[in-house]
Amino acid sequence: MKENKFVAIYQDLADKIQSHQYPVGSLLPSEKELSGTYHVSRETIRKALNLLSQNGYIQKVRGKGSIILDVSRFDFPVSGLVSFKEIAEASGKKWRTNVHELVLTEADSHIAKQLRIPVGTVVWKIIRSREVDGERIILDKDFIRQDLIPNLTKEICEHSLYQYIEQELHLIISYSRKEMFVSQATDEDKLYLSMNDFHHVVVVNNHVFLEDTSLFQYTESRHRLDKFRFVDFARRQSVK
Amino acid sequence: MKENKFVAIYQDLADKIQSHQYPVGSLLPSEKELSGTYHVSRETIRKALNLLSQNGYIQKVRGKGSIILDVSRFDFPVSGLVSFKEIAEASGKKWRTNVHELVLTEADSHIAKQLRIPVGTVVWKIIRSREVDGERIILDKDFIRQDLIPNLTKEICEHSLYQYIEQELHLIISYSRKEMFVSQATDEDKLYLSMNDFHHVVVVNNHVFLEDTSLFQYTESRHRLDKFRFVDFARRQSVK
DNA sequence: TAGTGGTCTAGACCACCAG
DNA sequence: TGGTGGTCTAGACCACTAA
Repeated sequence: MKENKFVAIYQDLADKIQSHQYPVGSLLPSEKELSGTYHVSRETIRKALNLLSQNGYIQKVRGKGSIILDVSRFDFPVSGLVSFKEIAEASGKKWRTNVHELVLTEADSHIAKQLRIPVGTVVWKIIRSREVDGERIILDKDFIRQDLIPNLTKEICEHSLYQYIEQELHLIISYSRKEMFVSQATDEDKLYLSMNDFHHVVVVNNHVFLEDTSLFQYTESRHRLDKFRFVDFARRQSVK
Repeated sequence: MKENKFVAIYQDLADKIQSHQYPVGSLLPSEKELSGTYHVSRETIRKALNLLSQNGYIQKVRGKGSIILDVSRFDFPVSGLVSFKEIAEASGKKWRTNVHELVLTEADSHIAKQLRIPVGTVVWKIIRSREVDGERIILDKDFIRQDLIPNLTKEICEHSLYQYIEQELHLIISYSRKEMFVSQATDEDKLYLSMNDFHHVVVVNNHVFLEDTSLFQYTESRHRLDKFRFVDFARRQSVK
């Protein structure tokens, strides 16, 4: 019972929408009515509804009500800040991570710039390939600040880095910035990936920040062209 | 003075952060202090701060305060629901839209499914190429419900479709869902794009919804590999 | 006109962080 | 311990929608 009221209400309503207790296209009960049902103030209901709206469950229309959206259309929210493990398990496919390299190394000028640390600082360098249904389709090169994450093992990198950081170290991963583009495949790509006949890879560069805004991880993720897929759900900013 | 208080405060604070009146890494005044300065309640300040947080200006830390982030790092927010015109003008490059086709046509099964309308319904079909610095790098195939957008001209498609829809028709574009992947280049791509030696394109399929949740536009956007770039700023979901 | 969501208020209690 | 942000309340007024 430690959970926030508005989160609990959000989850309750989200479940009801997903199980079609509220049909697609119909209206949610009004905020006033919901505040009665859940015995909370209207502002608390509004927080729950904002979560539903942000996550694509409802569309709020002034003067009318909250329309139930077809959430089944938005199958896999690959977008956002989600670990490979979380995506892979949600997809239901067989997956596996191979750790090719896990070393402490001195940051060169490129890595130092990306992690915003002095050149020569000791950082973790991890090279992993991601296997889905028996094919190596992603090559991840991670650089992690050793002062923030002192100890790493092959097991942690194979299993789930984020789970270790959040559940063992109790650090809070807060936000990230991804940049995507297409690049020529390198010899390294051909070494670690099942490249077949492809000459390009999709590169996803990712900066990941902790709650105190420190930049702790920089990842260069190289995806085989034919297996790359990214989904983005966006609301139009009226502001600014 | 019609503007909401919290939006006005958001913009004021965002300006001050961008002009470094609040240095990167320092703390914003406390919510209590700000509510005094702006003569509003604390909840109103909190709405403004939430906007700042969502847009990457600050990071809120409980018990501590709101840390100013380095917003200049997030140069081009190409992510989200933004029209080509808005992106192109923000980049400062010379751009141009060529309208190759603008016709009313009956939806085939593919388009009918994408727009969730019956097969045979009359829809707008628009084929446009986007030129940046003299090269045709994007091919846009738009399908638009004619019952929602009755009149379209070549000029509107060349200039800005979204501006017409929002400012002339007073419809509110609300949210979209993008899906990205890489595909073989077609003959059509080679006809309309300056393809040079590339054999693949990045495809961005986009469903765009109005405020009343009607799906009014489906776009297949085909980007030349070497010119594709996408930036995504994401906060980690603690919820769910 | 009645009902809806959008904004705003003044106050309360809590968990967390730093000195 | 004092200050911070996170949650929650009960009420108010407004703009918008639909009948």
